[in-house]
Amino acid sequence: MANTRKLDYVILGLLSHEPLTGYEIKQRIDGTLSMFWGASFGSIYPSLAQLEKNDFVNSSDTSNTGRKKICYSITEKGREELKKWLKEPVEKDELRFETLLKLFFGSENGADGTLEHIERFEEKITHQIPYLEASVKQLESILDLDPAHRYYLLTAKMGLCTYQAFLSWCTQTKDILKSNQEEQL
Amino acid sequence: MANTRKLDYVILGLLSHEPLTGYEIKQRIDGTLSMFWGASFGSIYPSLAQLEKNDFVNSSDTSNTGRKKICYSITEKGREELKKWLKEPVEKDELRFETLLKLFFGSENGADGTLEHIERFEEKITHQIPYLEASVKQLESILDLDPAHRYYLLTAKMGLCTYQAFLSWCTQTKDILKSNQEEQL
DNA sequence: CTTACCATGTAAGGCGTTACATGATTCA
DNA sequence: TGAATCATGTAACGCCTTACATGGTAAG
Repeated sequence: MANTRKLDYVILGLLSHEPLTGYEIKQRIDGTLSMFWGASFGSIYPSLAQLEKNDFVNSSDTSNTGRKKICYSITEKGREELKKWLKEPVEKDELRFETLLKLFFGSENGADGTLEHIERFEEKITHQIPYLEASVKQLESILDLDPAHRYYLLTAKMGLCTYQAFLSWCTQTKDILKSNQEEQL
Repeated sequence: MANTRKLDYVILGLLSHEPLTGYEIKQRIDGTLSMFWGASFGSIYPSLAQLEKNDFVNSSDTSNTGRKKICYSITEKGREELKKWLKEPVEKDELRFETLLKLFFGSENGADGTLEHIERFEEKITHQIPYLEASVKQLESILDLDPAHRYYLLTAKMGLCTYQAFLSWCTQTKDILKSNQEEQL
């Protein structure tokens, strides 16, 4: 099949847990997966159509009273495809941080401007941490309800661990940049 | 200008420090920036052509004896464009970790398969750390040679800090997965 | 003499976003 | 009644990678 499009597997993965509509898939991606994956409606619906054509998912129209609603479920064939992919080695882990780009070229922007970027970054991270902590706690409390919860928990912990490292780096970096500023005075 | 293509700024940033050929730009990206940015020749050369058309860079043919070689320098206009962009707020910091995807859907793959992914991830990180450490040390030793070095150092430290956090998460996660395996026996 | 590296460039095609188009329902 | 949310889908367009095409140079 040589499928290089990861979104197909993201959707298959989400459907392996429960049937969902395209709209709900978007919500899951924006909620739980947002830390390490993203997708827009403009790619989700076409992917879903492709997946159905390949019999990896099937759809049932659950529209009620005029409101269009299509719920997708994973098929046996789809589950096999997902498992096959999960066994394959990871191809790419990518980190694209514009903040780091602006930091790297910081000498063209000065300590002040760079400091601002760090502070905005810190703010974003600080804002996310409570959600991750809540997620970890919640998952720990329902660990045995579903085997999947253990894996969700490991992922959430990775997020927390990473964000905490970012935060301590921010603190360090801010101090260094501030002392650089003072030298300049 | 509404330039959404970040690669243009990456190139401008690199050229703000020293004149480079397209080939050397690729080397810089693959070397120093690889942790948080990537680009292929197929995007670098067209970007360079565009940049020159906009008078953000100019080229000088430094071919010697038949070997084609074009060296690009940033113009004043290009430097202004770079500075303008550096002052703008960051639009997106993106992390796309297939490893986390495969971990998240781990219940479809089992503890064994998931453990393998973590181990491969750990290996990659472990392999990178000495390079980052060397980079940090080297930059610390030549800190005053160029104002840019201070910013390069901050970036390298971010890499180190992040990778160390990943590593400690790997250790934790492996233990949890292994104890999950034993429960299953 | 052949492999690896230096060096530039183009073409095809995939992936994905934004914007648009449409319409129902819920809540204040 | 108007805003927010639910819900699906398409079209235009941009970005990027891979593969291809071409040829020089250095080292073993």
